[in-house]
Amino acid sequence: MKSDKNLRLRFAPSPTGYLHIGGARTALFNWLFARHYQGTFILRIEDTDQVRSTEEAVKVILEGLQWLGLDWDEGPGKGGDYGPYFQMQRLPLYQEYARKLLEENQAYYCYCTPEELEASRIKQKEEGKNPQYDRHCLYLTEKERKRYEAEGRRPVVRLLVPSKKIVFNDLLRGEVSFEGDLLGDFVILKSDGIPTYNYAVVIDDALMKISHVMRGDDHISNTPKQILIYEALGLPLPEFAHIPMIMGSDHTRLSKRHGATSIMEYKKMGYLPEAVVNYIARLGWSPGDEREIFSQDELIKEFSLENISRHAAVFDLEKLNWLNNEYIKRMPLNILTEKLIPYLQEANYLKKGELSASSLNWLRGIVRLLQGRFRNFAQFVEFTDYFFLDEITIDEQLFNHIINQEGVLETLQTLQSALADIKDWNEENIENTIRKIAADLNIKGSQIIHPTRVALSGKKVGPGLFELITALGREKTNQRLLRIIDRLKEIKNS
RNA sequence: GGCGCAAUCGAAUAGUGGUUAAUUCAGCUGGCUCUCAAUCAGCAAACGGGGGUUCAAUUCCCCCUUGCGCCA
Repeated sequence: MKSDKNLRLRFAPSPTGYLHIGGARTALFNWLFARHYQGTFILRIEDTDQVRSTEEAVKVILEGLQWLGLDWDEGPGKGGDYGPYFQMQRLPLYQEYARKLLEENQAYYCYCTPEELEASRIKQKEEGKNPQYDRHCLYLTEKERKRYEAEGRRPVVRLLVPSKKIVFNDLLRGEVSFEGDLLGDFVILKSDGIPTYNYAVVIDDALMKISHVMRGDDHISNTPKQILIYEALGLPLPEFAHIPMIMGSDHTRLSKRHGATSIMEYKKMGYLPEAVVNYIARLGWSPGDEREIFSQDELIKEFSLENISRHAAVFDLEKLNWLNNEYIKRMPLNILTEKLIPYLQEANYLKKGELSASSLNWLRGIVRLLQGRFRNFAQFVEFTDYFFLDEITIDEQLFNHIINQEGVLETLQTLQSALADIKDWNEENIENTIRKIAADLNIKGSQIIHPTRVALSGKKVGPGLFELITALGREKTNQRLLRIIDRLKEIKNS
């Protein structure tokens, strides 16, 4: 693995909501690239949207990154030599560089009101032109400026955009070019002294010595503006790499309509962070061969820009499910059990606090029966409720279809008394007992197994019945059988 | 509307100037089995369209289309 310790990558989210799948993937790619070359991974919070930014969102984003295992070398909670790492704490910096641009006449104050701007825009449209700022304020006299100030107008700062072609090299796409003429003199500093996105990002990336700007390809169109700012400031350009976005199944931008989009929702549903990382890494990137499963170390080792695809990818929950199941299957039983406990506690199936050795042992037995049969922890909780609940409910349809059938009452009665006679409650004895009943009654094993499974678990699918009964225990088995037998008797007599 | 980016099975990706265009997920069929899952064996499934360049294009170039994005 090559090493370049001067490489500095960053992830710069806006704390206006949770960490979503797309952001997480951008963070992951930056992180992988930094780690691959033993560079530095920086986290910067772009909180200049004062209306939408919240403390809570910052917290949630940090949590999301931590959960995924994406640690940062500089940033919130870490410090670093290039801070502060919150944009709102960097306001003087943006203002200082804006002053410099103003002095050099590379930028100018603009006093136009939104109404005036809109009027100009409409006029240009009518003339069949592409509307852009008309430079009304570029050549303001001192007198005019004073008059605007006296009116109480607070100016914005606009960059004086040169008329030229802007070309940059994208590491993934090659040469990309834009006409500077089309940009217009865009605003870099708003009237309240807050920088615009394109301006702040350049100041920060430059001052933080970011070597590679890797971000979603929705930023390609912002890049020429940023390049103009770098050039006006005389700052060196970073490398750019625009990675493809992640779309929903209908090829539109990922949103709530597509299901869970927040990383933390995946935690809540009981996906393993290593599976999520593996999945999103593989979304838009491939190792060049046919491997699908990668540990974080392998990802770091294998990751390279050349193998990132250029077209948008569609998020596919089914494949994540498969991967998560693969990770679950490979996980040692005791670790899997440990991880499941909080989910069972959350559902009130287990008491909070330490488990006794015997109940931990019992729980492990249950996990062993289900390992590989569920795709996320929420599903485990759902699939195993009958082990934890005192009373189960059986769906009406299931009851009628599987239990309320000819001969089942007699079968279950026989089973109930035979099981009650078992001395050693173990799988072998239980299986022998049930097989014998089937033989005695001259029915197929399935004819006794299916109704019994529903009677005991309320479900028609699950682990093998003999194992299920063993784990469920003598008492609950007996109670549930008696209850069903009563119910069937009532139906018979009515 | 202007500008930009993209285009291989339903999804994610391999791949090549001449190939039976591959793998994984999902789907389907069958084996195993008390169900489900797992697993095994099989099946189906793609180079968006049109022009070039070339002996030969899915691959290189151009246009169109479509999708997505940024700005308005």
